[in-house]
Amino acid sequence: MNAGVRLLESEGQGALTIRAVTREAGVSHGAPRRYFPTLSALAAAVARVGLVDLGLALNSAARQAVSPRESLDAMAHTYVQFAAQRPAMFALIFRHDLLEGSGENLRLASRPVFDALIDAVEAVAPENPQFTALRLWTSVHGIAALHSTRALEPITDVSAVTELTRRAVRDVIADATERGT
Amino acid sequence: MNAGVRLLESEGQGALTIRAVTREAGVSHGAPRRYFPTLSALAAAVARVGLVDLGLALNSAARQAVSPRESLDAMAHTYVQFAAQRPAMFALIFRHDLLEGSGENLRLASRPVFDALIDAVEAVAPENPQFTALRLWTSVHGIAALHSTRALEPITDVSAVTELTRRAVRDVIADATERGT
DNA sequence: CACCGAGAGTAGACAATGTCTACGTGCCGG
DNA sequence: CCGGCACGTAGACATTGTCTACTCTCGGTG
Repeated sequence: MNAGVRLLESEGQGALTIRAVTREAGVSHGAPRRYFPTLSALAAAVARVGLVDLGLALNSAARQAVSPRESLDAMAHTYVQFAAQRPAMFALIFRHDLLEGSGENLRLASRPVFDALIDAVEAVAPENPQFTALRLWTSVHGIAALHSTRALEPITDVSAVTELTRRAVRDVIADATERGT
Repeated sequence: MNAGVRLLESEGQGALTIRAVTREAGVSHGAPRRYFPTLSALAAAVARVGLVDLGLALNSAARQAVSPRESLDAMAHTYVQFAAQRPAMFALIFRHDLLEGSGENLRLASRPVFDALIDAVEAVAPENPQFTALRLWTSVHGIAALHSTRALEPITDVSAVTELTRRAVRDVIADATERGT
């Protein structure tokens, strides 16, 4: 398991193979079979670890902020930073087939993270916090996803990504509060 | 090539293998080697086709709109719809390793699409259109990416995605114009 | 007209991988 | 003591990406 995370982060998404993981862990290639019957299951388990990491990072960032409003900013920047620093893990978490296959587990693991976001949003914009949280998540996720694949590189630089994130949060919150009032 | 696109769309991302494509095309497994020396190269070529398709769809949507403002809305909805209807292709286009490997070609192919967006934005919010276009793209991309992987399903339904898209465009444009004035 | 050379496809080989199956092996409860 | 059982091992097999040697087939040149 830890071997899987290590491999994914050091060698990239394509290096996450059963046999490489078992080699790294020093066991035979059939060992994980009882726990993870298939490669998808193993990948989903690694993705779960990443999801927990992301949740912890978001929580930690939110707690260090002095106001709910700053919590949202901190969470957004942490999300983008996570995607930029661990692109393989970020991509794995949102991989299409994993969400379909053993999606239940991944969805359940992501639920508390999203709930924490809803709570933080509610403290700032009480009107329909779930929808506002969705708007925040999708906006920031777009920045994170495109930045993590370096798709933005030929167009802009890193500092603009920070500004992009800040503005995204500001706008969604601004719109939500002024409509709520 | 066409065989590659067919396979990707019908069987999913994992089915895009050299040998499956050559079987589909009725040639031997070594045939594509001269044009696409590696699997990544073949995948990048398929992704290029998808990128062209996306560009055409966006252009067509923009042209059918009666005003620049409606063009932006139409492009956004088309983008989200493309991701939802062809999730494997959408994911392939933005795949991490492809952008790194033969990224030059993919980046060059995506450039005119983004330039068209900048033009459309400029007609609505002349102030710093590139930054506004970036904000639009990232916001809508987040919705498209999460929706295409069905990550939003347990939280919301399809109609909310449309509303999400509409609001995202409205807000970015509203903010850009009121700041520009 | 004969030839030959380059572009294009074929076929076999090889290592690596996912998955299946049969087989050890040590440990704990009765 | 010993029998089952959780856990790991090892071999096999089909499939895949990639490499290499080889055919084939025209179009231009002597």
